[in-house]
This record gives sequence, structure tokens and C-alpha cells, in this order.
Amino acid sequence: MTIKEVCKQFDISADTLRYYERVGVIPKVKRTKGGIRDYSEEDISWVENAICMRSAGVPVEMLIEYVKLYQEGDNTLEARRDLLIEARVEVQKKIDQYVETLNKLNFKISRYEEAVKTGVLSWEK
Amino acid sequence: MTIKEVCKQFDISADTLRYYERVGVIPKVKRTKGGIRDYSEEDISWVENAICMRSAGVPVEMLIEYVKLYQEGDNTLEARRDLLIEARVEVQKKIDQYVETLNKLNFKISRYEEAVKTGVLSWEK
DNA sequence: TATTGACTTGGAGTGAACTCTAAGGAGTAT
DNA sequence: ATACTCCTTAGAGTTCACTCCAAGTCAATA
Repeated sequence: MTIKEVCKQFDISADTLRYYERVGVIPKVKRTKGGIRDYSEEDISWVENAICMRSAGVPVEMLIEYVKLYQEGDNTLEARRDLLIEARVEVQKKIDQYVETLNKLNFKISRYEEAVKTGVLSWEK
Repeated sequence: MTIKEVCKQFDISADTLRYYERVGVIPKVKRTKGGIRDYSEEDISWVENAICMRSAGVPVEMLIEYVKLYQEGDNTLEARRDLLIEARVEVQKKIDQYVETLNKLNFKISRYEEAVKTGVLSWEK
């Protein structure tokens, strides 16, 4: 699979894909004789995973660390698990925070809907 | 209330508070004769609100726009409501995305817990 | 053979949101 | 009065995660 096809499949730029590979967010992708990237199924799932993790704010640094551990082999299982648990804690925190903000927004919006109807904004702010 | 007290109350830096005021994320704060910021209750609630919105990724630009509309008065009620609704859409999207990632992480972690116990990682990745 | 177009690299540039620095002023303690 | 601490400003610098650019390579087509 060419870089272009991967771009289309995940709606991500070629620059970002090359950047991810360069810094180690995904492992090195095999090339054709001409030096052109040819993404395997495994590469694709690394890309998919990276995009998913990044979309939840998991830092690039953490993904790099995970790939590094993965490539070191089976004696890094615990370390990888711990890294994932660490990521999960952060994602959960974010969700809690976002939900709190969502509730606040809902409250404010309902006051504004009222205000737009009645012309009076109850308890300003 | 001094800037230092506000910093402590919200665990935010004085630089950030001054930055928020400078760019308009919160309205201008009154000063003492000596030119030192003296936060009122209303200022405090603007700060609290800004921190909450920022923690859910609501862009600084949007907060600036909200404050601007607020200061323009009662004929911006609809515009402010629309802005809040726009923010809510984004926050909801993020929550959905984060929850998806959380599920993925839970799945991966459970495989790793298994692997650490049995020494076998089922279907690698 | 010449051109076209998509790919390659290393490295520089960008945008958002802070974060820090330098220079200076006000208020309090000795 | 002097020192000390905390505050002020304008503006420069930093970090993160891309994003863009210039120069060059390769494969396919006219």
C-alpha cells in the first residue's frame, strides 16, 4: 500500500505519516527497490493505532516509547502494560474533565435559551 | 484578591492569568492605586470559567470572542448562545473520541495482563 | 529521449498556548 | 534610607506536533 492510499484511508497527511515514522511513533516501513514506502497490513494497524491514541491526546513521546519497548521483545511486556495503564489514567482524567465542562456548557446554554425567549438572562455571567 | 491568591486557588501561573487578561480571555481586572491587580468575585468567576473551558480544549480564540460579545451587551445573547453551542459540539466530539480510545486501551491492557500472567501475548500488536 | 508526476530526504517554518526575561516601580521591614 | 519582595510591562523564547520547502530520484508516458 502506498503512502497516498494510507493518507486517503485515514484522512491524514503524508507529511504526518513520514513524521510519525521518522520519530518512531510507528516502526520503519519497508520500501520498494526505488525507495518508496510500501505499507504492510501490520504497518497499517500501527498507523491506525497511532492516530487513535493521538486523537485522545496521548503524547507522541509515549507512543515512541511503546514502539521502542515493543521492538525490544517479550521481556518488555510489563513495561508496555504499565505504559498503557499510564495512558489510560490520563485519558480517563481528560474524559472526566471534558464531561464536567460539557455539563457547565449545557447549563449555560439552557440559561441562554431561556434568556433569548424571555429577554431576561437569569443571574448573569 | 491578589494575583498570587488566584494562582493558588486555581493552581495556575501568574503568567497565564496575565496572558488571559492581556488577550481578552477574561475582562480587564481592576487595579489598586499602585497598579496592582485586585480580582473581584466576578473576575474570579471569569477565571474559573476560562480554566474550565480551556481544560476541555475550547480554544482561546473562542473565549475571547465570548468575552467580546458579553461586553457588547444584551443584543448579543443569541450570538453568545450560538458560540456556546458550537463549543459544546466540539467538546462532545472529543468525549466520543476519547471514550473510543479508552475502550481500545482497556482491551489492549487486558491482553497484556493476560500475557504477563501466562507469558503468551494473544494475537500480537 | 524528454518530460511529467509522485515520491524521497533533511531541515526549516508554523500556530497555539503559554512561559520566561529584563527593566522598573510600589509597599513593607530594618 | 536601604534592602527586600512582589508586583508591573513589553516583548522574546519555548514546547508540541505537525507542516512546508528545496533539491533530488525514479518510473511511466509522449
